[in-house]
Amino acid sequence: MRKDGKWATMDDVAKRAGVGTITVSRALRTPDKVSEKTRERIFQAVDEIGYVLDETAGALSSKRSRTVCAIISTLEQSIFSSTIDGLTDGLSLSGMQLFLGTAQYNLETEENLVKALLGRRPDAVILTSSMHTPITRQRLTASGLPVFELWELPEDPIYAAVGFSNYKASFDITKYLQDTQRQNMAFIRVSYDHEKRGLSRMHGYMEAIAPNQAPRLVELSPRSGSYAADYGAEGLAQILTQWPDTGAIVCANDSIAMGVWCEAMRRGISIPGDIALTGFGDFEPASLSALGLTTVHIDGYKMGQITADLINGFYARKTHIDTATDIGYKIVKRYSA
Amino acid sequence: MRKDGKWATMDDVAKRAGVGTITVSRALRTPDKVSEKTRERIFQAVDEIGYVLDETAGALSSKRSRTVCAIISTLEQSIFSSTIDGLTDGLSLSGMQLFLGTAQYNLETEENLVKALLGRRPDAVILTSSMHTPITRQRLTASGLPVFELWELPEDPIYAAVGFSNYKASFDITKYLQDTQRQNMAFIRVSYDHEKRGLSRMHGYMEAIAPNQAPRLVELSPRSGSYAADYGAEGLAQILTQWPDTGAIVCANDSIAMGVWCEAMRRGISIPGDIALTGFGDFEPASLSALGLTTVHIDGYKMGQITADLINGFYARKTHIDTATDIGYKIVKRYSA
DNA sequence: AATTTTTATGGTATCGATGTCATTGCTAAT
DNA sequence: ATTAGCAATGACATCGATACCATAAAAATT
Repeated sequence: MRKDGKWATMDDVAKRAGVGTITVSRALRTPDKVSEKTRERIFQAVDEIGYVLDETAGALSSKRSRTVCAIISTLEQSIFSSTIDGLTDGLSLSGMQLFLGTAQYNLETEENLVKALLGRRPDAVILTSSMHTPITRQRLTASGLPVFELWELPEDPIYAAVGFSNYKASFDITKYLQDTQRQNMAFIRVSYDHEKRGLSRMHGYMEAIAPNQAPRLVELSPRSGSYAADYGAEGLAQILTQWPDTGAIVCANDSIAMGVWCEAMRRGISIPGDIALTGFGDFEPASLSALGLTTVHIDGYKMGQITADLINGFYARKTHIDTATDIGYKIVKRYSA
Repeated sequence: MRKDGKWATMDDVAKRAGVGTITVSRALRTPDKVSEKTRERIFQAVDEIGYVLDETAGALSSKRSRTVCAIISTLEQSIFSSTIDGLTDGLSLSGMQLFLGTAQYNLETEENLVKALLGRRPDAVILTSSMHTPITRQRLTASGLPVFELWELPEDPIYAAVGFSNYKASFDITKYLQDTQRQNMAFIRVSYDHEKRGLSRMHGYMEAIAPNQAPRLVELSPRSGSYAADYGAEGLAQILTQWPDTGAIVCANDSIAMGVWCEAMRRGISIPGDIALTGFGDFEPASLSALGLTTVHIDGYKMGQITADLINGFYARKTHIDTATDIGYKIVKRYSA
């Protein structure tokens, strides 16, 4: 800022350093295109004035906003937290910033949000869901922007996906349970309408259980005001009454598993003694010091970083981007199974 | 977008609707300043073309970016998730969007981030910490922007604060423990250098315990790679060896409490039978279905919403903003104490 | 009927940085 | 020695919307 209450401009810096405006721009954006002497003079002027480059103006003239929009379902359940952390860290490497919007697992909200955020003329768009309204898809496709769908690998990505196979991961952990000679496995999930991940995980479980055994599915409808753990507790209760001889429970996510775990404690059921338990996601409370939950570990931070790298690469080298990047997963064996 | 791969402009819409460019701007920004007939004609043209207003250009000419920058310590521990959710929801009411940056509890990162985000010419800045380098403070003050510090009520806010007294909340919950006739209370926290909240909570505990009793403080240094629960487990271990007759443990946050809770389970210590336990924050796993942790509930979502309202009000009516907004807290009594 | 006020609209300059093209001076190649 | 090539710098138009001022028409006031 300068004295009169307005932001300083590049012209102010240029005058003080005795150079042209454009040279200041170069010194800040592409320092090696300016001789060392001028560069230092400019930097000094910048510091003295306390100049901060105006990216809103830069965006307009360069048609690059150095901005990425991320639309995530919700931050609440902390699933996407580390992904966002990875994204912001990765993007900051190239001076890009993240616009954040939350769609609350609502397709209409997402539709409006996409429109609003497209107005920011982002250089890329990130979505943590693969289900969208036709209009949303159309708008995103028409924008010509690189669009990244995260946390799964949809068959028909809008542009590209960075994720992993929820199906295979769930299949694998169910198979692992089977290898520990567990009988009669059940599965719990909360059936959000617009969320494919839980469904994929359920299919993985169904494919993995012995073909001669009928799947034991508990699909709970989301209720507002309920925490994830509530569903776990409720799920266990249902399983216990419907199928008392259940020997293992596969949960669609860690929060549900935690609910099961705690409810089991209260009922005096031993985990893994009486019932083996697995989760999905490896959130913090699943750690050894806490629950010791056997689960599927997803490196959310890395997923964010990789996406950021792809975006950086896209603009730096205009390289082709794979439609699908599989970041894999890891079965983490702890105490619960 | 129009055919040649470029974004449509307001002029395109104006031509199609047979009006001046400025009228299109008015129809979109201040619809009631345009007659209903023209407005509808314009909206139709907008839909036909698929026009999306360019906010980067709007920001430059109006000097209002309709953007808010939030710098949070980290998303990882999910403490701030609901606050961010509340913020984005509240801001979307007035078409504002949120820029997100994560400072990883590092003051230098914060300093750079503030500079980078100031380049976006936000209309407000939000910080989830009250400790900053002198340069950060100076930059923010010089910017003349409304700056909001969240989750505490610092004595010398840069501009305004929206939060609650960590001290009083911790004092209250310790007093509550005392009322349940618990003897020999200990306190656990992780001592991050740049985090005042934990310290305030510790002071609250110290003030609340019986004056004739020496405080039993466990202050753990943060180690990279450790989860919050690890500190809880470690804290309990330390307390058990140092002060075996401890009857209650006050934790600086829920994650630590969870670590204590689980470690106690493993050691066969009954909670609350042998030791009463309290947390701070009321994160999801503290709920009744899960841990049933007695803790301090903070309405993070509301905190975000209120901040958004303050920002909206600031620009709508240029009203004065209180330097401190206390959103309070609530002691939630559950099973653990 | 004459006037003031209000409503609806448009023309033009402007916001602040950057793309494009031009210029200068110097080094390297022939 | 001459030309080509490159490095360093600058002038000017431009990006797309909005602020500001102006104007015409309609409504309200006297």
